[in-house]
Amino acid sequence: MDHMSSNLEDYLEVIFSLESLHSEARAKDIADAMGVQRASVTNALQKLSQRGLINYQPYSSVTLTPEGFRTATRIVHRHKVLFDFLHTFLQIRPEVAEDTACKLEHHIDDESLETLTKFARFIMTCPRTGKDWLEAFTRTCNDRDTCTNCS
Amino acid sequence: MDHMSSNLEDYLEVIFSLESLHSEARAKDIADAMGVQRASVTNALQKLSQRGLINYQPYSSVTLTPEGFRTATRIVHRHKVLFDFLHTFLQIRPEVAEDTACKLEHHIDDESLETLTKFARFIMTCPRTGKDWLEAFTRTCNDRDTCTNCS
DNA sequence: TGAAATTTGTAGTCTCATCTAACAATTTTC
DNA sequence: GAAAATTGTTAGATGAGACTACAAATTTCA
Repeated sequence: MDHMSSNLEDYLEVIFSLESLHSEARAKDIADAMGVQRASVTNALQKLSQRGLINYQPYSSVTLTPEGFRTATRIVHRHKVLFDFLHTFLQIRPEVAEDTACKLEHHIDDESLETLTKFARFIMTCPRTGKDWLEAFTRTCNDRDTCTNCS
Repeated sequence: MDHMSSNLEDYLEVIFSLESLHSEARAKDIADAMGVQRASVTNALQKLSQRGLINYQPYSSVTLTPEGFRTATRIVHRHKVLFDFLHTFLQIRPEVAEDTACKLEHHIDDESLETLTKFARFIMTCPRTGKDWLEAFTRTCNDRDTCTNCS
């Protein structure tokens, strides 16, 4: 009963985001953001409420509990790390990176996520990798598949 | 009706693997490999058969159709790229990397996967990144969080 | 050969997440 | 402040995917 489905994680993330933007999350907006019917939202809100992650009174807007806030923050963090890696490092178009981060965030383990962060920091920080390594990588991607940066 | 669920992808992958090992996949072995009941396997086999991905006669063992083989190969490739990145680059323990690759493989987009391959090749090939960058990265991960490799 | 053991398939049920349709409550508008 | 529009809820259906329990087919081997 303690495991969060990918689906509920998505709902929580959307609520977090709406609450940040408008300081409240209305069911209609959640439905729009998720691209589902309002009835599905009601269903999800009941489940999140049962788990003590949101404050939910029918006919009033939703807010996160402290516990819900912690959980949401964790998910958003995973999303951000993945998005940054895909977009900034791999230079995937932002819409695609956004979309993929949104899916991967539910499945990557903590150890890999943590290491991904360290990896990014290492590559960006250590002079040994060359300070314009990113540019070099881009050239490699675009021009040909073999490295010609060091000629 | 043309979209493959993560679940069916997993079944196909297991069949591919069993067929490679024993030149046939029996329902029992699929169930064991997937950690599910046989009834679930029967169900999945019927669906895969409907899609023309496997040759399936009740009470005889399963083989991949050419189409099924192509699909399975694609999934296995995704798995391998992700596993290699997690294990060889990020140095995640093999069991964890295996497990995570198995989940991510269903959700990463083609562009990101392709770029991940190029990225790995680039980093490993280009001297500019330093030929023992991996060792340096390991040190950074283990010792401290800031780069001290270039002192 | 034929009974026991093993393997496979079927039926029925459960949970999750979605949908539509009908209804109820709340806001907006005039 | 009542009619209209918006928003939220309930009820019932569907489709995956899993389970248990039972039935059928196939193998094994005495």
